[in-house]
Amino acid sequence: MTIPKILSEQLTKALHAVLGEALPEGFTPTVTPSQDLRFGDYQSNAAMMLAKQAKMNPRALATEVIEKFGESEVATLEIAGPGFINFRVKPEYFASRAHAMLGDERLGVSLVDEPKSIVIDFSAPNVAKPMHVGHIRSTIIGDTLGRLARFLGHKVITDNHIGDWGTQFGMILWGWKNILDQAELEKDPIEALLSVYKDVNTRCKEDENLLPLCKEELVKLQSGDAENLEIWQKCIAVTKIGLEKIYSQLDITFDYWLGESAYNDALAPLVEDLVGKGIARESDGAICVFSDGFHKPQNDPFLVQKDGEWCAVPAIIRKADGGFLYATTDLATLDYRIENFKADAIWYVVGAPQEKHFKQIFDIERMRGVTGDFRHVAFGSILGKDRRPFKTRSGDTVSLQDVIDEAVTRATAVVEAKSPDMPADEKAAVAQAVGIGAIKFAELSQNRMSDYIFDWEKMLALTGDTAPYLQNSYVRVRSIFRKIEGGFVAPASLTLAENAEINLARLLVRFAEVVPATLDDCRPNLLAAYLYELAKAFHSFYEACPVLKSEGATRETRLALCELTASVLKKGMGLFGITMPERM
RNA sequence: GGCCCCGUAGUUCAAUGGAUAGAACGGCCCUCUCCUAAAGGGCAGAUAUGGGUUCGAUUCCCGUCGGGGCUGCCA
Repeated sequence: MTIPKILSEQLTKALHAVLGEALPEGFTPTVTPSQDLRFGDYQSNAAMMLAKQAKMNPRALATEVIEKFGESEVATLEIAGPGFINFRVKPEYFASRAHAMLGDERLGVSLVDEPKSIVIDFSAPNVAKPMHVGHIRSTIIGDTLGRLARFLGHKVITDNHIGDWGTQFGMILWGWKNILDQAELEKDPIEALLSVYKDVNTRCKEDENLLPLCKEELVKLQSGDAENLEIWQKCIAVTKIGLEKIYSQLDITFDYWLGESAYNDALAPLVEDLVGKGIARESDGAICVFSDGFHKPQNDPFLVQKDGEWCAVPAIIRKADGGFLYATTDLATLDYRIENFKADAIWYVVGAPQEKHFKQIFDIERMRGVTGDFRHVAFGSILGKDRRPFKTRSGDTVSLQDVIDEAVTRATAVVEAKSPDMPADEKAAVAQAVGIGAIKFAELSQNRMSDYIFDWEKMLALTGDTAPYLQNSYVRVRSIFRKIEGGFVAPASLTLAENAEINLARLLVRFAEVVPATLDDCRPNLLAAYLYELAKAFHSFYEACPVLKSEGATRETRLALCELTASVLKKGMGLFGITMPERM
């Protein structure tokens, strides 16, 4: 049990002793880490919340509560300000909690009480288009959520729902047959496909006769034309090879790659079913789902106000020409995941602009009586310095591969400068860990809902609040352990004396609180901020408290703190998919 | 027009309704005969605006100004 939980339970008893029946049923006082150490380690505002209805002065109530709370092995209590109850955790208690983490692979983090089957839908690039910088967020956040959920004991299914059946294939098929350079295709398939796609795209804008020809190719594909199917499969194959290369550099894997095409046969029956149940109906030739009036108009994803009137904005599930859409595929995918993966939860790591789409999808599931923990884990946009969607000077999007290459190149230069004597293969591995780590950590330390401005210098920075800063604390620990004989041996107990030691122990113990909180809100930046704080505390400790030169119990304690810091940093960064090198 | 998100230091970002709003980069000072200076210590610097709710508001509510997104047959 985490420290805030223990304190909250003890506090509840004290509150009950003071207030008796006046304590509201089910009231659980919140105990949160104090922002400022002058106010202790944890604090509660329960007295201030309860004072009014108990008709008591908050400070008087807090005083009585503290009296009833009595002696605790965990912390000493004091009243402060308008009625805060501050908890100052006893160093011996931090020491015993930290000591308990020493042999514990989970480092104090409990498994969840009720494990769920969670499908995480993320990354999802389109076929025949290389991933660009915009895919960073979904890919990295989604991967992290999967790792977090698994660590906490959930069954996780990661699914890359690639765009392998979209209308872009009309253009690609026409381009393949008419303008594709075969030599180019063999040299760099993805580049070749992309340039074909871009070429046809511009031609379509110039020549209005072209688009119908592309659509014809698409219809042929969708009705099972052998030649087009073969081209389509080749496109998917080469795209996958290119994608796998990036995923492997990022150390990201998927349990499934069920693209849009996998649900092709389910679409027509799904639409029929929805029509049969009266949820969908024909409108202007299309099949649509309209509002069923369940929500207030302001909250209804199927309504929008125009000129003072609430107008219908249906989800179209079949076009007038008989074609199916995004919403149709998503509904079919959801069905499949519930049926085949027994999913209790489906989390979509997709940009914020699609919020309405998911509200509609989830609402249609409600109409069908399908329930589950369906979440749109939304994130903000990546913008350029002009606050417009991020593009290069020539107007192209920046490819993810270029960002990765640049990151590794920069890291290589620093490794070369800092550790010229390191073997070449280790240099390469360190540069990879540092460069990729920098990208991931830059992404994950951001609040996911905020738009952010893409900046090479910031994303690839190697000093400050960055992955290499954390990697460096780990490296410093490892260097210490290389210098002692026989490696680390856990002592019988820890004795915390210096402020730097106590502070480090305080943070180490908090790992158990931070990891579950990070998954609860799907907010990796909480864990990132914690890990940075921990690394910072370690660097301060490292400067203030010599380890190898100390002796006896002091040395044992300091070595244990080093060991725990390394373990927590490695585990925590591992949850981000970031590698910790032994040297750098 | 309506709905959603956003506006915090020179810049880029933090902050479950809590106390003196945290960092990083940049700027200015220190610290390597000491376990990796990819580090540590210090200085200067910010909640767009007007109301409201509250013991307490960057956070919640209403208005104004400014930016972005969405708003029936793309994904």
